[in-house]
Amino acid sequence: MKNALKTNLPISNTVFAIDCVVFGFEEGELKTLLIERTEEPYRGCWTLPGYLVVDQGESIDEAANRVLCKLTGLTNAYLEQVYTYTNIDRYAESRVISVVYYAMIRLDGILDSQHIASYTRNAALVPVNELPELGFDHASILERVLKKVRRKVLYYPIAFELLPEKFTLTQLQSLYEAILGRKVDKRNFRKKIMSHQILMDLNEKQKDVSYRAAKLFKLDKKKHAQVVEHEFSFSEYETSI
Amino acid sequence: MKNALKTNLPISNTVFAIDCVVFGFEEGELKTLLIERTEEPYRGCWTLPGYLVVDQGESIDEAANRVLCKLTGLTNAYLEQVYTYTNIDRYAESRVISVVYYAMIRLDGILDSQHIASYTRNAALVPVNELPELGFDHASILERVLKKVRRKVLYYPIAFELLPEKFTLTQLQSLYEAILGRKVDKRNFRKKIMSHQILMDLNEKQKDVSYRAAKLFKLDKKKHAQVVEHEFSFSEYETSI
DNA sequence: TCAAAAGTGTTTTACCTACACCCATGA
DNA sequence: TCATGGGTGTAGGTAAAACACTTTTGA
Repeated sequence: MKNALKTNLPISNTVFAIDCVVFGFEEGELKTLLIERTEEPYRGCWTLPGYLVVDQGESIDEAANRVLCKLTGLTNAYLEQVYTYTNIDRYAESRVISVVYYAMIRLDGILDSQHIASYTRNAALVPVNELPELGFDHASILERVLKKVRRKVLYYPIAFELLPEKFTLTQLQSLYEAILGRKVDKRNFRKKIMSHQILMDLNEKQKDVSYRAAKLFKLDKKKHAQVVEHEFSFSEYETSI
Repeated sequence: MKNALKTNLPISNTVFAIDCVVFGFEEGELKTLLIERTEEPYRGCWTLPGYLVVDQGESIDEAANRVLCKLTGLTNAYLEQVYTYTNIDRYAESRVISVVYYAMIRLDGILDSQHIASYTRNAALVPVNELPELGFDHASILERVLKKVRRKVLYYPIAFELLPEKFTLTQLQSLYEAILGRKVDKRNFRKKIMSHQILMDLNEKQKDVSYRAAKLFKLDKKKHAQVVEHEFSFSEYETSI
């Protein structure tokens, strides 16, 4: 019973933490970074990576970036705050207030599962469809974050943050399918994506594939910025009601 | 310069606060509760209501409810957490971390502007289109909350939280117009709303109006619960991409 | 020549949009 | 009888959905 150890300390003794849901896309699957605990409580369980925030004068956003860097070595990944959990009794010694972020990281030739796993102790990138049982209330945290991301990819181009700089339309579609958890029609998907005009045709093709090579695209940064600025509909109507 | 007084205390000396954006709908306008400051800094400026969280063992959600009750006397209003601000130097003595909530309150015959204004010192319900200059970073907080609410009313039935239990379709439309900041077509609006089948026809009419009385509706709680459960599209396509 | 994935159009359907008049009521 | 808001339907356009075959390439 995880509430058994709760102590009602004054809130000024409360400890801050960052919990970070780190998403990556690999082998056609949406994966998230989990840490295997080596201490009680929940020893042997997997949890989201979380760190206490103790630095002087560090804002929570800075702390989240520091945590992400510690986990992955990345300093420029997409990072967004989602929610602040206050009912978590993570440690017996004091109440912990967790600010939850999610990060989107690019897994490519340079950074991949094995790299991540070796970078942080007891870490693994686990497909979100094959999650083990999670410690603390991390299952519900992850559920909330997934819900948010699944909605957001429909109107905001955050999915691209998971792809390498150059990608094919099939890879992009496969990513959307992994995030949304359902198949989408290839022709309709391509029409829709191309209609937004945020992709730049690189006039390059895949190499080292044993089938017809696909064209490579990259995000058109300028167009992308306009989309972000106006937050116009990426795939849903905005004009209703 | 509001950063001038910043002190880099260890984060364990950080103070928690709740900032609460309280929305109400009155006279065809979306209004929000503001407090006029009587102390430096920002003396004479208006700000969002905010309170320190100091109670032992109180979660932030409970604290937000307590704050709302203190402000309005309401205990069951719709309340949702939006964002946690960490860069606010509200007080000189220590860093303040603000968890921002928004609340939707029902202004009707019982509770109205004057009631609210008399309930809390120096408080006023101000139309969001006629905001005074706000102290601290409250203008940007309010902007974020408004953006969130404007998006959310399109797919989630939160707007109803601002109406009295019985309402007319014109009142509902007027509310949507106030929130979205634009006019909508009466016939299209009615078709759309009725198609969701979350309204219950009360077979009652307005009284005390000097024109043709409109039918009264209320939210169908059962249908509403289904909408909330499945979060199906209230007005936008969900099926794209 | 085969396997594997790339790439491409059309038709149907559903929804959104624009638009204007008559009705009921109380003053 | 008039002023005020209540209430209603249709047609046209646009976007989504459904659907299958040909092309390219390397093995």
